[in-house]
Amino acid sequence: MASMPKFEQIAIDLRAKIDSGEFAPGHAFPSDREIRELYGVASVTARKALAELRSAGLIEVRQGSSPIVSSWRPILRDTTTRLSTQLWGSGHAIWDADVADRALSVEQISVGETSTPPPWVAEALGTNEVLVRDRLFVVDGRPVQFALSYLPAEIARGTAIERHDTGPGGTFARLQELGFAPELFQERTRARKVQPEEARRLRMPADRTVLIIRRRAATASRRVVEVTEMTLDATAYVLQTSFTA
Amino acid sequence: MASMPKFEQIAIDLRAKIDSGEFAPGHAFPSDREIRELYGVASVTARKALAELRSAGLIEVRQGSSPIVSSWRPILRDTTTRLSTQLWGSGHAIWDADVADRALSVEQISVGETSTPPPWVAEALGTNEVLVRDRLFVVDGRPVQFALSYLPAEIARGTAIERHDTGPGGTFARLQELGFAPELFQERTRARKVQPEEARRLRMPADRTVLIIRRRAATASRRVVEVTEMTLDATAYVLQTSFTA
DNA sequence: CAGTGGTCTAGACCACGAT
DNA sequence: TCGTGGTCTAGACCACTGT
Repeated sequence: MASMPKFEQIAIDLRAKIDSGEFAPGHAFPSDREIRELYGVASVTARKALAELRSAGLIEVRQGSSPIVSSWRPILRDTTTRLSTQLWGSGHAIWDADVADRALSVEQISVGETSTPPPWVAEALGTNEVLVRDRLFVVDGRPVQFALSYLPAEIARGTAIERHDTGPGGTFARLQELGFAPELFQERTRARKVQPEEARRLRMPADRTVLIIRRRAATASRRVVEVTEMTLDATAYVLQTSFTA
Repeated sequence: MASMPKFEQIAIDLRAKIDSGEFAPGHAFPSDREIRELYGVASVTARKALAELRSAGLIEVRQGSSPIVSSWRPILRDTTTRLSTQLWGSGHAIWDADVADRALSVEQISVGETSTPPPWVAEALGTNEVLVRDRLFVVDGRPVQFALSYLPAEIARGTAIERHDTGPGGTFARLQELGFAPELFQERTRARKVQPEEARRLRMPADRTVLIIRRRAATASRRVVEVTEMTLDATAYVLQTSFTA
Protein backbone atom coordinates (compact mmCIF):
# COMPACT_ATOMS: atom_id res chain seq x y z
CA MET A 1 0.00 0.00 0.00
CA ALA A 2 1.96 2.96 -1.33
CA SER A 3 -0.62 5.41 -0.01
CA MET A 4 0.05 4.54 3.61
CA PRO A 5 1.81 7.20 5.70
CA LYS A 6 5.44 6.54 6.53
CA PHE A 7 4.91 6.55 10.28
CA GLU A 8 2.22 3.90 9.87
CA GLN A 9 4.43 1.79 7.62
CA ILE A 10 7.25 1.97 10.15
CA ALA A 11 4.93 1.12 13.03
CA ILE A 12 3.59 -1.91 11.16
CA ASP A 13 7.10 -3.03 10.30
CA LEU A 14 8.32 -2.73 13.87
CA ARG A 15 5.20 -4.42 15.17
CA ALA A 16 5.86 -7.36 12.85
CA LYS A 17 9.37 -7.61 14.23
CA ILE A 18 7.97 -7.84 17.73
CA ASP A 19 5.47 -10.50 16.71
CA SER A 20 8.15 -12.51 14.92
CA GLY A 21 10.36 -12.46 17.99
CA GLU A 22 13.13 -10.36 16.41
CA PHE A 23 12.58 -8.01 19.34
CA ALA A 24 11.86 -10.19 22.35
CA PRO A 25 9.73 -9.24 25.40
CA GLY A 26 11.81 -7.63 28.13
CA HIS A 27 14.63 -6.69 25.75
CA ALA A 28 15.69 -3.44 24.16
CA PHE A 29 13.94 -1.77 21.26
CA PRO A 30 15.30 0.80 18.75
CA SER A 31 15.41 4.39 19.98
CA ASP A 32 14.04 7.25 17.90
CA ARG A 33 17.52 8.08 16.62
CA GLU A 34 18.03 4.50 15.49
CA ILE A 35 14.64 4.52 13.78
CA ARG A 36 15.55 7.80 12.05
CA GLU A 37 18.66 6.19 10.66
CA LEU A 38 17.09 2.81 9.88
CA TYR A 39 14.23 4.23 7.86
CA GLY A 40 15.71 7.56 6.77
CA VAL A 41 12.96 9.76 8.19
CA ALA A 42 12.79 12.90 10.27
CA SER A 43 12.57 12.96 14.04
CA VAL A 44 8.85 13.68 14.20
CA THR A 45 8.01 10.79 11.90
CA ALA A 46 10.10 8.31 13.87
CA ARG A 47 8.52 9.51 17.11
CA LYS A 48 5.04 9.11 15.73
CA ALA A 49 5.75 5.49 14.87
CA LEU A 50 7.18 4.91 18.35
CA ALA A 51 4.14 6.58 19.89
CA GLU A 52 1.89 4.10 18.08
CA LEU A 53 3.60 1.12 19.65
CA ARG A 54 3.80 2.75 23.07
CA SER A 55 0.14 3.68 22.92
CA ALA A 56 -0.76 0.09 22.02
CA GLY A 57 1.16 -1.17 25.03
CA LEU A 58 3.71 -3.08 22.95
CA ILE A 59 6.71 -1.19 24.28
CA GLU A 60 7.56 0.59 27.51
CA VAL A 61 9.29 3.92 27.17
CA ARG A 62 11.41 5.81 29.70
CA GLN A 63 13.41 8.96 29.21
CA GLY A 64 17.13 8.36 29.32
CA SER A 65 17.20 4.81 28.01
CA SER A 66 15.97 2.87 25.02
CA PRO A 67 12.44 1.44 24.92
CA ILE A 68 11.79 -2.09 26.14
CA VAL A 69 9.45 -4.62 24.55
CA SER A 70 6.57 -5.22 26.93
CA SER A 71 6.03 -8.64 28.44
CA TRP A 72 2.61 -7.86 29.88
CA ARG A 73 -0.20 -10.40 29.80
CA PRO A 74 -3.64 -8.77 30.06
CA ILE A 75 -5.80 -9.31 33.11
CA LEU A 76 -9.06 -11.14 32.50
CA ARG A 77 -11.76 -9.35 34.45
CA ASP A 78 -15.00 -11.32 34.59
CA THR A 79 -17.90 -9.08 35.50
CA THR A 80 -20.24 -11.83 36.57
CA THR A 81 -18.24 -14.30 38.60
CA ARG A 82 -16.24 -11.68 40.43
CA LEU A 83 -19.43 -10.37 41.98
CA SER A 84 -21.19 -13.67 42.54
CA THR A 85 -22.50 -14.45 46.01
CA GLN A 86 -20.30 -17.50 46.17
CA LEU A 87 -17.20 -15.34 46.03
CA TRP A 88 -17.85 -12.42 48.28
CA GLY A 89 -20.17 -14.44 50.51
CA SER A 90 -17.47 -16.94 51.38
CA GLY A 91 -14.70 -14.70 52.54
CA HIS A 92 -12.99 -13.70 49.29
CA ALA A 93 -12.59 -10.12 48.18
CA ILE A 94 -14.23 -9.53 44.83
CA TRP A 95 -10.90 -8.88 43.18
CA ASP A 96 -9.70 -12.44 43.73
CA ALA A 97 -11.41 -13.84 40.67
CA ASP A 98 -9.49 -11.53 38.39
CA VAL A 99 -5.91 -12.20 39.20
CA ALA A 100 -5.78 -15.50 41.02
CA ASP A 101 -2.30 -16.13 39.58
CA ARG A 102 -0.96 -12.58 39.64
CA ALA A 103 0.97 -10.65 42.25
CA LEU A 104 -1.54 -8.07 43.42
CA SER A 105 -1.36 -5.18 45.79
CA VAL A 106 -3.75 -2.43 46.76
CA GLU A 107 -2.09 0.90 47.38
CA GLN A 108 -2.95 4.49 48.10
CA ILE A 109 -6.10 3.64 50.01
CA SER A 110 -7.94 6.67 51.27
CA VAL A 111 -11.31 6.84 52.96
CA GLY A 112 -13.29 9.93 53.76
CA GLU A 113 -16.63 11.66 53.70
CA THR A 114 -17.84 14.35 51.35
CA SER A 115 -21.00 16.33 50.87
CA THR A 116 -20.17 17.29 47.29
CA PRO A 117 -20.00 14.03 45.33
CA PRO A 118 -20.24 13.99 41.51
CA PRO A 119 -23.83 14.59 40.37
CA TRP A 120 -24.29 11.09 38.99
CA VAL A 121 -23.27 9.67 42.39
CA ALA A 122 -25.67 11.87 44.32
CA GLU A 123 -28.44 10.96 41.93
CA ALA A 124 -27.77 7.23 42.14
CA LEU A 125 -27.48 7.14 45.93
CA GLY A 126 -30.21 9.71 46.57
CA THR A 127 -28.04 11.71 48.98
CA ASN A 128 -25.14 14.15 49.08
CA GLU A 129 -23.72 12.73 52.30
CA VAL A 130 -21.46 9.94 51.10
CA LEU A 131 -18.45 7.91 52.16
CA VAL A 132 -15.69 7.73 49.56
CA ARG A 133 -13.22 4.91 49.26
CA ASP A 134 -10.33 5.53 46.88
CA ARG A 135 -7.69 2.97 46.04
CA LEU A 136 -5.08 2.07 43.43
CA PHE A 137 -4.58 -1.48 42.20
CA VAL A 138 -1.12 -2.67 41.21
CA VAL A 139 -0.41 -5.96 39.45
CA ASP A 140 3.12 -7.24 38.94
CA GLY A 141 4.40 -3.82 39.91
CA ARG A 142 2.26 -2.04 37.34
CA PRO A 143 -0.63 0.26 38.33
CA VAL A 144 -3.58 -1.00 36.31
CA GLN A 145 -6.64 0.61 37.85
CA PHE A 146 -7.92 3.02 40.41
CA ALA A 147 -11.41 2.98 41.80
CA LEU A 148 -13.62 5.44 43.65
CA SER A 149 -16.45 3.87 45.61
CA TYR A 150 -19.30 5.85 47.14
CA LEU A 151 -21.71 4.67 49.84
CA PRO A 152 -24.43 6.52 51.76
CA ALA A 153 -22.81 7.89 54.91
CA GLU A 154 -25.99 6.95 56.73
CA ILE A 155 -25.16 3.30 56.16
CA ALA A 156 -21.38 3.20 56.22
CA ARG A 157 -20.51 5.63 59.03
CA GLY A 158 -18.94 3.96 62.02
CA THR A 159 -18.59 0.58 60.35
CA ALA A 160 -15.61 -1.40 59.06
CA ILE A 161 -16.27 0.13 55.64
CA GLU A 162 -14.55 3.25 56.95
CA ARG A 163 -11.37 1.31 57.62
CA HIS A 164 -8.59 0.76 55.10
CA ASP A 165 -8.99 -2.97 55.57
CA THR A 166 -12.68 -3.73 55.46
CA GLY A 167 -12.08 -7.34 56.41
CA PRO A 168 -12.88 -10.70 54.77
CA GLY A 169 -15.23 -10.36 51.82
CA GLY A 170 -14.70 -6.62 51.63
CA THR A 171 -17.27 -3.88 51.48
CA PHE A 172 -20.04 -6.07 50.09
CA ALA A 173 -19.75 -8.59 52.92
CA ARG A 174 -20.01 -5.73 55.45
CA LEU A 175 -23.08 -4.37 53.67
CA GLN A 176 -24.64 -7.81 53.87
CA GLU A 177 -24.01 -7.97 57.63
CA LEU A 178 -25.62 -4.55 57.96
CA GLY A 179 -28.75 -5.80 56.22
CA PHE A 180 -28.02 -4.17 52.86
CA ALA A 181 -26.83 -7.15 50.85
CA PRO A 182 -26.17 -6.02 47.25
CA GLU A 183 -28.04 -8.25 44.83
CA LEU A 184 -28.70 -6.19 41.71
CA PHE A 185 -25.82 -4.80 39.68
CA GLN A 186 -25.47 -2.63 36.65
CA GLU A 187 -22.25 -1.63 34.94
CA ARG A 188 -21.73 0.95 32.23
CA THR A 189 -18.44 1.01 30.37
CA ARG A 190 -16.94 3.46 27.92
CA ALA A 191 -13.50 4.09 26.48
CA ARG A 192 -11.77 7.45 26.13
CA LYS A 193 -8.29 8.93 26.06
CA VAL A 194 -6.65 9.08 29.46
CA GLN A 195 -6.56 12.49 31.12
CA PRO A 196 -3.23 13.89 32.32
CA GLU A 197 -3.88 13.42 36.05
CA GLU A 198 -5.14 9.87 35.49
CA ALA A 199 -2.04 9.08 33.44
CA ARG A 200 0.16 10.34 36.24
CA ARG A 201 -1.55 8.20 38.84
CA LEU A 202 -1.48 5.07 36.69
CA ARG A 203 2.09 5.83 35.52
CA MET A 204 0.99 5.32 31.92
CA PRO A 205 1.72 7.24 28.69
CA ALA A 206 -0.46 10.29 28.14
CA ASP A 207 -1.78 9.16 24.76
CA ARG A 208 -3.25 5.88 25.92
CA THR A 209 -6.89 4.83 26.41
CA VAL A 210 -8.70 4.10 29.65
CA LEU A 211 -11.86 2.15 30.26
CA ILE A 212 -14.29 3.87 32.61
CA ILE A 213 -16.63 1.47 34.38
CA ARG A 214 -19.44 2.82 36.51
CA ARG A 215 -21.18 0.24 38.66
CA ARG A 216 -24.35 0.55 40.68
CA ALA A 217 -25.12 -2.03 43.37
CA ALA A 218 -28.60 -2.29 44.83
CA THR A 219 -30.38 -4.42 47.38
CA ALA A 220 -33.24 -6.75 46.46
CA SER A 221 -35.60 -3.91 47.37
CA ARG A 222 -33.81 -1.76 44.79
CA ARG A 223 -32.08 0.59 47.19
CA VAL A 224 -28.76 1.63 45.68
CA VAL A 225 -26.16 1.08 48.41
CA GLU A 226 -22.91 1.51 46.51
CA VAL A 227 -21.64 3.05 43.29
CA THR A 228 -18.11 2.76 41.98
CA GLU A 229 -16.19 4.40 39.17
CA MET A 230 -13.24 2.34 37.99
CA THR A 231 -10.53 3.74 35.71
CA LEU A 232 -8.59 1.00 33.91
CA ASP A 233 -5.53 1.14 31.68
CA ALA A 234 -7.18 -0.32 28.58
CA THR A 235 -4.01 -2.13 27.51
CA ALA A 236 -3.95 -4.06 30.79
CA TYR A 237 -7.37 -5.65 30.62
CA VAL A 238 -9.76 -7.93 28.82
CA LEU A 239 -13.32 -7.61 30.09
CA GLN A 240 -15.44 -10.74 30.23
CA THR A 241 -19.07 -11.24 30.99
CA SER A 242 -21.07 -14.46 30.95
CA PHE A 243 -24.83 -14.80 31.02
CA THR A 244 -27.73 -16.96 29.99
CA ALA A 245 -30.64 -16.21 27.70
CA MET B 1 -0.27 24.21 35.21
CA ALA B 2 2.71 25.75 33.48
CA SER B 3 4.27 22.34 32.83
CA MET B 4 1.47 21.20 30.55
CA PRO B 5 2.30 20.96 26.83
CA LYS B 6 0.88 23.67 24.61
CA PHE B 7 -1.14 21.29 22.45
CA GLU B 8 -2.78 19.91 25.61
CA GLN B 9 -3.51 23.40 26.93
CA ILE B 10 -5.10 24.36 23.62
CA ALA B 11 -7.13 21.15 23.47
CA ILE B 12 -8.44 21.73 27.00
CA ASP B 13 -9.28 25.33 26.19
CA LEU B 14 -11.15 24.42 23.01
CA ARG B 15 -12.92 21.58 24.79
CA ALA B 16 -14.12 24.01 27.44
CA LYS B 17 -15.49 26.26 24.72
CA ILE B 18 -17.45 23.33 23.33
CA ASP B 19 -18.79 22.42 26.76
CA SER B 20 -19.77 26.01 27.47
CA GLY B 21 -21.66 26.22 24.21
CA GLU B 22 -19.40 28.83 22.61
CA PHE B 23 -19.02 26.32 19.79
CA ALA B 24 -22.41 24.67 19.36
CA PRO B 25 -23.05 21.12 18.08
CA GLY B 26 -23.46 21.03 14.31
CA HIS B 27 -21.71 24.35 13.79
CA ALA B 28 -18.26 25.31 12.56
CA PHE B 29 -15.07 24.97 14.58
CA PRO B 30 -11.74 26.80 14.14
CA SER B 31 -9.48 25.44 11.42
CA ASP B 32 -5.83 24.71 12.05
CA ARG B 33 -4.84 28.05 10.51
CA GLU B 34 -7.21 29.89 12.83
CA ILE B 35 -5.86 27.98 15.81
CA ARG B 36 -2.30 28.85 14.73
CA GLU B 37 -3.22 32.52 14.75
CA LEU B 38 -5.39 32.40 17.88
CA TYR B 39 -2.76 30.76 20.06
CA GLY B 40 0.42 31.76 18.21
CA VAL B 41 1.74 28.24 17.67
CA ALA B 42 3.18 26.30 14.78
CA SER B 43 1.16 24.14 12.44
CA VAL B 44 2.09 20.82 14.02
CA THR B 45 1.10 22.01 17.50
CA ALA B 46 -2.28 23.28 16.33
CA ARG B 47 -2.90 20.03 14.49
CA LYS B 48 -2.06 17.97 17.52
CA ALA B 49 -4.65 19.87 19.56
CA LEU B 50 -7.21 19.38 16.81
CA ALA B 51 -6.34 15.68 16.64
CA GLU B 52 -7.12 15.35 20.35
CA LEU B 53 -10.64 16.62 19.92
CA ARG B 54 -11.21 14.64 16.74
CA SER B 55 -9.95 11.48 18.41
CA ALA B 56 -12.29 12.05 21.34
CA GLY B 57 -15.22 12.37 18.97
CA LEU B 58 -15.93 15.99 19.88
CA ILE B 59 -15.46 17.34 16.35
CA GLU B 60 -15.88 15.92 12.86
CA VAL B 61 -13.16 16.73 10.38
CA ARG B 62 -13.18 16.64 6.58
CA GLN B 63 -10.53 17.78 4.17
CA GLY B 64 -11.49 20.95 2.35
CA SER B 65 -13.73 22.50 4.97
CA SER B 66 -13.59 23.55 8.59
CA PRO B 67 -14.29 21.08 11.39
CA ILE B 68 -17.79 20.74 12.77
CA VAL B 69 -18.73 20.26 16.42
CA SER B 70 -20.21 16.79 16.78
CA SER B 71 -23.82 16.35 17.84
CA TRP B 72 -23.56 12.61 18.41
CA ARG B 73 -25.28 10.94 21.35
CA PRO B 74 -23.70 7.59 22.27
CA ILE B 75 -25.58 4.37 21.75
CA LEU B 76 -26.39 2.43 24.90
CA ARG B 77 -25.69 -1.21 24.21
CA ASP B 78 -27.05 -3.51 26.92
CA THR B 79 -25.35 -6.88 26.79
CA THR B 80 -27.95 -8.71 28.80
CA THR B 81 -31.36 -7.53 27.66
CA ARG B 82 -30.44 -7.45 23.99
CA LEU B 83 -29.88 -11.17 24.04
CA SER B 84 -32.73 -12.10 26.35
CA THR B 85 -35.15 -14.78 25.21
CA GLN B 86 -37.99 -12.33 25.41
CA LEU B 87 -36.48 -10.24 22.68
CA TRP B 88 -35.19 -12.61 20.08
CA GLY B 89 -37.85 -15.17 20.93
CA SER B 90 -40.68 -12.80 20.15
CA GLY B 91 -39.75 -11.68 16.66
CA HIS B 92 -37.33 -8.83 17.34
CA ALA B 93 -33.78 -8.77 16.03
CA ILE B 94 -31.28 -8.51 18.85
CA TRP B 95 -30.19 -5.08 17.72
CA ASP B 96 -33.56 -3.54 18.51
CA ALA B 97 -32.84 -3.07 22.19
CA ASP B 98 -29.88 -0.84 21.44
CA VAL B 99 -31.31 1.83 19.25
CA ALA B 100 -35.06 1.79 19.70
CA ASP B 101 -35.17 5.52 19.05
CA ARG B 102 -32.43 5.79 16.42
CA ALA B 103 -32.48 5.58 12.65
CA LEU B 104 -30.72 2.27 11.99
CA SER B 105 -29.68 0.52 8.84
CA VAL B 106 -27.68 -2.60 8.15
CA GLU B 107 -25.46 -2.33 5.11
CA GLN B 108 -22.81 -4.25 3.26
CA ILE B 109 -24.21 -7.63 4.20
CA SER B 110 -22.22 -10.51 2.83
CA VAL B 111 -22.61 -14.20 3.54
CA GLY B 112 -20.29 -16.98 2.52
CA GLU B 113 -18.45 -20.10 3.55
CA THR B 114 -14.81 -20.52 4.37
CA SER B 115 -12.55 -23.35 5.43
CA THR B 116 -9.88 -21.03 6.81
CA PRO B 117 -11.50 -19.12 9.66
CA PRO B 118 -9.39 -17.36 12.30
CA PRO B 119 -7.87 -19.85 14.76
CA TRP B 120 -9.96 -18.70 17.70
CA VAL B 121 -13.12 -19.28 15.63
CA ALA B 122 -12.11 -22.77 14.57
CA GLU B 123 -11.24 -23.60 18.15
CA ALA B 124 -14.51 -22.28 19.54
CA LEU B 125 -16.72 -23.98 16.95
CA GLY B 126 -14.64 -27.16 16.74
CA THR B 127 -14.55 -27.08 12.94
CA ASN B 128 -12.92 -25.31 10.01
CA GLU B 129 -16.03 -25.45 7.83
CA VAL B 130 -17.92 -22.33 8.78
CA LEU B 131 -20.50 -19.93 7.46
CA VAL B 132 -19.52 -16.26 7.74
CA ARG B 133 -21.97 -13.41 7.99
CA ASP B 134 -20.45 -9.94 7.64
CA ARG B 135 -22.37 -6.74 8.04
CA LEU B 136 -21.98 -3.04 8.75
CA PHE B 137 -24.29 -1.15 11.10
CA VAL B 138 -25.11 2.49 10.43
CA VAL B 139 -26.92 4.76 12.89
CA ASP B 140 -28.08 8.23 11.92
CA GLY B 141 -25.95 7.99 8.81
CA ARG B 142 -22.82 7.11 10.77
CA PRO B 143 -21.14 3.68 10.56
CA VAL B 144 -20.75 2.61 14.15
CA GLN B 145 -19.93 -1.10 14.03
CA PHE B 146 -19.23 -4.04 11.81
CA ALA B 147 -19.64 -7.63 12.87
CA LEU B 148 -18.38 -10.97 11.61
CA SER B 149 -20.46 -13.95 12.72
CA TYR B 150 -19.35 -17.55 12.29
CA LEU B 151 -21.54 -20.65 12.46
CA PRO B 152 -20.79 -24.31 11.77
CA ALA B 153 -21.56 -24.94 8.09
CA GLU B 154 -23.00 -28.26 9.17
CA ILE B 155 -25.80 -26.43 10.96
CA ALA B 156 -26.32 -23.32 8.86
CA ARG B 157 -25.94 -24.59 5.30
CA GLY B 158 -29.16 -24.51 3.30
CA THR B 159 -31.06 -22.53 5.96
CA ALA B 160 -32.32 -18.94 6.12
CA ILE B 161 -29.09 -18.09 7.95
CA GLU B 162 -27.41 -18.08 4.54
CA ARG B 163 -29.73 -15.34 3.33
CA HIS B 164 -29.11 -11.63 3.72
CA ASP B 165 -32.41 -11.31 5.54
CA THR B 166 -32.56 -14.11 8.06
CA GLY B 167 -36.16 -13.26 8.94
CA PRO B 168 -37.92 -12.27 12.18
CA GLY B 169 -35.75 -12.78 15.24
CA GLY B 170 -32.61 -13.12 13.16
CA THR B 171 -29.99 -15.83 13.30
CA PHE B 172 -30.72 -16.89 16.86
CA ALA B 173 -34.40 -17.50 16.12
CA ARG B 174 -33.40 -19.69 13.15
CA LEU B 175 -30.97 -21.63 15.35
CA GLN B 176 -33.74 -22.19 17.84
CA GLU B 177 -36.00 -23.58 15.12
CA LEU B 178 -33.20 -25.89 14.04
CA GLY B 179 -32.94 -27.29 17.55
CA PHE B 180 -29.82 -25.34 18.53
CA ALA B 181 -31.30 -22.62 20.69
CA PRO B 182 -28.45 -20.48 22.12
CA GLU B 183 -28.73 -20.25 25.88
CA LEU B 184 -25.25 -19.66 27.25
CA PHE B 185 -23.29 -16.59 26.26
CA GLN B 186 -19.84 -15.23 26.94
CA GLU B 187 -18.43 -11.94 25.75
CA ARG B 188 -14.85 -10.71 25.92
CA THR B 189 -14.14 -7.05 25.26
CA ARG B 190 -10.94 -5.16 24.77
CA ALA B 191 -10.01 -1.71 23.47
CA ARG B 192 -7.24 -0.88 21.03
CA LYS B 193 -6.37 1.68 18.38
CA VAL B 194 -8.32 1.24 15.16
CA GLN B 195 -6.44 -0.35 12.28
CA PRO B 196 -6.30 1.44 8.90
CA GLU B 197 -8.69 -0.91 7.08
CA GLU B 198 -11.15 -0.82 9.97
CA ALA B 199 -11.03 2.97 10.00
CA ARG B 200 -11.77 3.05 6.28
CA ARG B 201 -14.79 0.81 6.65
CA LEU B 202 -16.19 2.72 9.61
CA ARG B 203 -15.30 6.05 8.01
CA MET B 204 -13.63 7.13 11.23
CA PRO B 205 -10.35 8.95 11.95
CA ALA B 206 -7.27 6.75 11.94
CA ASP B 207 -6.19 7.66 15.47
CA ARG B 208 -9.38 6.61 17.24
CA THR B 209 -10.10 3.62 19.46
CA VAL B 210 -12.29 0.63 18.73
CA LEU B 211 -13.89 -1.84 21.09
CA ILE B 212 -13.49 -5.45 20.02
CA ILE B 213 -16.19 -7.75 21.40
CA ARG B 214 -15.94 -11.49 20.86
CA ARG B 215 -19.07 -13.41 21.76
CA ARG B 216 -19.59 -17.15 22.04
CA ALA B 217 -23.13 -18.55 22.02
CA ALA B 218 -23.77 -22.13 23.14
CA THR B 219 -26.76 -24.40 23.56
CA ALA B 220 -27.83 -25.74 26.94
CA SER B 221 -25.72 -28.82 26.20
CA ARG B 222 -22.74 -26.51 25.80
CA ARG B 223 -22.31 -26.88 22.06
CA VAL B 224 -20.98 -23.59 20.66
CA VAL B 225 -23.22 -22.73 17.71
CA GLU B 226 -22.17 -19.19 16.93
CA VAL B 227 -19.28 -16.83 17.54
CA THR B 228 -19.17 -13.17 16.59
CA GLU B 229 -16.49 -10.54 16.51
CA MET B 230 -17.85 -7.02 16.70
CA THR B 231 -15.73 -3.92 15.97
CA LEU B 232 -17.21 -0.76 17.48
CA ASP B 233 -16.21 2.87 17.17
CA ALA B 234 -15.52 3.46 20.85
CA THR B 235 -16.76 7.05 20.72
CA ALA B 236 -20.18 5.86 19.53
CA TYR B 237 -21.02 3.50 22.37
CA VAL B 238 -21.62 3.00 26.04
CA LEU B 239 -21.68 -0.67 27.03
CA GLN B 240 -24.09 -1.74 29.72
CA THR B 241 -24.52 -5.03 31.50
CA SER B 242 -26.93 -5.89 34.29
CA PHE B 243 -26.83 -8.94 36.50
CA THR B 244 -27.72 -10.29 39.91
CA ALA B 245 -25.50 -11.72 42.61
C1' DC C 1 -8.87 28.80 -7.25
C1' DA C 2 -8.51 29.33 -2.33
C1' DG C 3 -8.91 27.14 2.02
C1' DT C 4 -8.44 22.98 4.49
C1' DG C 5 -6.59 18.75 6.51
C1' DG C 6 -2.66 15.07 6.39
C1' DT C 7 1.90 14.41 6.23
C1' DC C 8 6.78 15.39 6.32
C1' DT C 9 11.51 17.72 6.84
C1' DA C 10 15.53 19.55 9.41
C1' DG C 11 16.54 21.51 12.67
C1' DA C 12 16.05 23.17 18.06
C1' DC C 13 15.50 23.23 23.36
C1' DC C 14 14.43 20.95 27.60
C1' DA C 15 14.04 17.23 31.30
C1' DC C 16 15.43 13.00 32.57
C1' DG C 17 18.23 8.70 33.34
C1' DA C 18 22.35 5.97 32.96
C1' DT C 19 27.34 6.21 33.18
C1' DT D 1 28.40 14.01 30.22
C1' DC D 2 25.75 11.84 26.80
C1' DG D 3 21.86 9.58 24.87
C1' DT D 4 17.09 9.47 25.34
C1' DG D 5 12.26 10.88 24.96
C1' DG D 6 8.86 15.09 24.76
C1' DT D 7 7.91 19.11 22.67
C1' DC D 8 8.10 22.83 19.37
C1' DT D 9 9.19 25.91 15.18
C1' DA D 10 8.80 27.44 10.34
C1' DG D 11 8.43 26.10 6.66
C1' DA D 12 6.85 22.56 2.56
C1' DC D 13 4.00 19.38 -0.60
C1' DC D 14 -0.12 16.87 -1.67
C1' DA D 15 -5.19 15.65 -1.79
C1' DC D 16 -9.52 17.11 -1.17
C1' DT D 17 -13.67 20.37 -0.85
C1' DG D 18 -16.44 24.27 -1.83
C1' DT D 19 -16.96 28.44 -4.59
